[in-house]
Amino acid sequence: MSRASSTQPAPTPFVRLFGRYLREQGLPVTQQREAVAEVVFGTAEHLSVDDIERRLRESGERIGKATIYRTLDLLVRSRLVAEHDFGEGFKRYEHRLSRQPEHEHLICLECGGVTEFRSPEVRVVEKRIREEFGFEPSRHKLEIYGLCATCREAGVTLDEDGLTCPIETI
Amino acid sequence: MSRASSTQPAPTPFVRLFGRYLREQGLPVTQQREAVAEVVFGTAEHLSVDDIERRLRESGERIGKATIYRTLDLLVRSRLVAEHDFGEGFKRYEHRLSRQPEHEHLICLECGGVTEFRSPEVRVVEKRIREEFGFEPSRHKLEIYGLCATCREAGVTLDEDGLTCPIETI
DNA sequence: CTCAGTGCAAACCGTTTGCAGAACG
DNA sequence: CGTTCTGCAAACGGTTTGCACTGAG
Repeated sequence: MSRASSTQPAPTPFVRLFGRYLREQGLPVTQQREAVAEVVFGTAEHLSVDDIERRLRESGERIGKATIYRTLDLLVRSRLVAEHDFGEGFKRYEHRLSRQPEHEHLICLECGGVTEFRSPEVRVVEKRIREEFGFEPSRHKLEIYGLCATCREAGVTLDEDGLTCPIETI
Repeated sequence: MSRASSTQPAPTPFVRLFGRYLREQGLPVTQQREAVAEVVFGTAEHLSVDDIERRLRESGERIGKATIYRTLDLLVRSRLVAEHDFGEGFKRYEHRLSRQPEHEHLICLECGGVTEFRSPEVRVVEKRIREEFGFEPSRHKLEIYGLCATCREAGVTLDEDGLTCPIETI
């Protein structure tokens, strides 16, 4: 199947960056890899593999799950895409070419929605960790779980279930 | 097998707290549940299910994995134990009755070692998140991945592999 | 006796892998 | 044309579940 008859005429800029990475590594730039990249770079959402498969199918592409996983592996390795595990039992993928290069995540325990926010404080913490523990930070993860404004306004509350008496109210 | 002939004569204080939780919930306090709790409360380490199974076997207890999983579920629900996923492909469990009630984790990418540290900054971040996004924080996760002092001194370095040119140069 | 817990093994499910055939360079 | 990729299906591995059996009250 030739490029000319494809539904995607030309790779978008971000996809072209991925193509460059592949060439740098001596790897073939295939139609499937571009299609997967196109989907991931085409949204600001945090997509699961099923999400990606669905969107590919919707745009007429029929690409196997194995290929999607293998392409995501390359995208993560290229550092153009970040892999997240929000404890849902599967991973989510987010491209890193947004306006917020480094950000943290708020995850709503009710609706599963993910919001991004910046936290310059982490820098300070990393600096302290380096000095205090001799630990050399490479990457980090700051996730805050709770109730988003929408769910809270809808009257949702989180029911606790632990020991009735506070263990250590610290 | 009666309690009297067991290697663990009487439940330790932490295990007794778990017993109290079970009673509160109207659930039986069984020998297996106490044995699993004993292992988890008996260390400051972050244990995997295999670790727990191994330690139980070493002390003569033969408890099925299913029971361990089911007991850990209860321990987590009681809020006496915290569940962690450091991206190793399995979960780890840590009891929350140490001297550091709330702490974050440093994870060494080389040796897998986990160090705990406190970060009061998170409180500040949560406060800001509440005000700015209307998001009600419930729990959080701050993990810093990198190289621990030991591995760094042993000459280990982390090799990067991304695009050769900095990404932000879009 | 009754009811929940336990242990085994099978099921689950997201992810990985092996391999024959198709594409890339 | 050789090498790598793709797609399918089977394998994998941590976790969960179904079910007959055991044990506590």
